[in-house]
Amino acid sequence: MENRERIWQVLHRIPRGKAVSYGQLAKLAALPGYSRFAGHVLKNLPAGSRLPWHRVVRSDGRMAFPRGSEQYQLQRSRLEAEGIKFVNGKLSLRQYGWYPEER
DNA sequence: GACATGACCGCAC
DNA sequence: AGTGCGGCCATGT
Repeated sequence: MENRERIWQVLHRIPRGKAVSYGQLAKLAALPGYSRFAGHVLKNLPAGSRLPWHRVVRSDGRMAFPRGSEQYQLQRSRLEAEGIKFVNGKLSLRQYGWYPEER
């Protein structure tokens, strides 16, 4: 199967209220080091796909989009709607991170 | 094939 | 705490 499909699969099973970094997403898809590629995949998701792309943020807890942009607002509102709180424009992956193999 | 470009990451300053 | 740099992988020119 193609690498992008592996990304889609993992993305699809990220629970509500949880989030992962691009690097984690790639790693969970058995593609360590493919963080940059993960971003590429999210950028070109099939039109109309129902995948929770908003649950993916950068490793430092900030979002990939510039503050104030449309996408930024959309992603943030969706995350907050799931109970995720932002502090100084960033969320705590330590608190909301999804790590299936741990805990 | 050589560069440039990204929804990135980690670590060094 | 912010910035820079090298490394990373697929795509586009």
